[in-house]
Amino acid sequence: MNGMTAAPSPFSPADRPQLGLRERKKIKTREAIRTATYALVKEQGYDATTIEQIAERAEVSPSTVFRYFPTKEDIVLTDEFDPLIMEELRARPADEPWMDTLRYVMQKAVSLGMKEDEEVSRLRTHLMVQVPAVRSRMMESMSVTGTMLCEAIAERTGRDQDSLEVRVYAMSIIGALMETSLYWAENGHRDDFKVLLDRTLDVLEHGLSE
Amino acid sequence: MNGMTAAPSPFSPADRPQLGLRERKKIKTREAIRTATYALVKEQGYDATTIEQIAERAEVSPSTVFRYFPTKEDIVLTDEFDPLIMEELRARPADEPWMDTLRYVMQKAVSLGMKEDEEVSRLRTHLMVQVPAVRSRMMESMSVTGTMLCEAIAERTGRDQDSLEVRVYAMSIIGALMETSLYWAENGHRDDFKVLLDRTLDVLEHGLSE
DNA sequence: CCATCTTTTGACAGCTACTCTCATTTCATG
DNA sequence: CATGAAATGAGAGTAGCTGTCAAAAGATGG
Repeated sequence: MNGMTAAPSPFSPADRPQLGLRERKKIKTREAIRTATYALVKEQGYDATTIEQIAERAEVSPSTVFRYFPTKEDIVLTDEFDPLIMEELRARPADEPWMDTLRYVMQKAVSLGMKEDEEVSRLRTHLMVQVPAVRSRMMESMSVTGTMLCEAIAERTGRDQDSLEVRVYAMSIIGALMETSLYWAENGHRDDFKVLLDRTLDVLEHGLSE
Repeated sequence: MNGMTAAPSPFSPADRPQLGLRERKKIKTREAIRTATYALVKEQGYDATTIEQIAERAEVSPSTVFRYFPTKEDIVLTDEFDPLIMEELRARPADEPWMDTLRYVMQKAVSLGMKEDEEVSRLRTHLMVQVPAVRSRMMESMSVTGTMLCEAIAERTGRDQDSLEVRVYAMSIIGALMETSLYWAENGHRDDFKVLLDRTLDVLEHGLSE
């Protein structure tokens, strides 16, 4: 009816024939819901898009939409980079200066996120700026990333991952990255995100004292 | 019926007889709604407390509740410290080291917030930990504080307040403060918040380098 | 003190995100 | 193909939130 199910993706179900039909269908449904949502949001805006519409276009029932995503914001936002980032962090040599590690891993995470679908990245950050609910949800998920960062930092520095110091340090990084995304989106995605990221890490490293 | 309207507050309407009856009633209603909410939340928890219950106890209609607070979370969270903080920031001598200024102002803001009502501070931070919606809303309001911080930093350093560097720096501070509150609440408010604040500012100043 | 104008309020209807339950369908397995 | 498990859809229900409109309460001028 709408060709949505043929939407290409780096992880299309066809790539994993080892999975049962059930699993493959689930992945397909998930993708259909997300694709439908992106399309509708681009057409009408986030608030004007209802779950019912999404369900209709994705050719599932509204119940199913909620079975796949806990909230409407999650449909737009959910990604699964955290484990990947964690893996990269661990893969870096232990004697590498921490800031270099951070720089490297963040750059890599960004290029990964962009590759998946540049346009989606833009839509996401755009929504972050425009829709308070989405921004909030984004911050939520960032704080999850934060606890993960704590873990990595603790491993590297031998500190307690639950110590105030580690947690504060991690969250200041998260806050900084968050703001960088907002800045990028607010300025119409004109800048090269990687350059912004570099500047951000400079501030984190040396403070504002240029 | 419940003595709510007699709730003491540093800014009770009786203190400002210069205001018309209309204005005084508005302030009273606002306080009644908030007090009713705090009480109900303490009794039943946040989620179990409905707007209808709040309205009933505050002796207003549900419509009125929404006229005073845009969302349920706002009833619990809204405070008006930002302008005060801003004022304090400006009042510090321009040649004082920035970190000293920050330290002083934050300490002052905290003691101000505590004085108003220590128990409310605890309930608030407790809800921040327990209720995702409240935490999100809190982060939202923190980002407002963030743009205010940008202004102050820009004034002090002569930089552009919309520059990436200033915004990133401000948000890293906000993130850090946020996490400090969470830490405090998660650990059952056992620590002295001022001490935590000092440790946080140390991390911001010197990084994690012990 | 009364009449008039304005602000505030309450009642009500309506929308939508989200939850829960249960019967039906769809896939997996021996 | 039969049996069991998982996924789905339908429907009812809750609650946050919006908007409208008429009634009530405070402000104002004569």
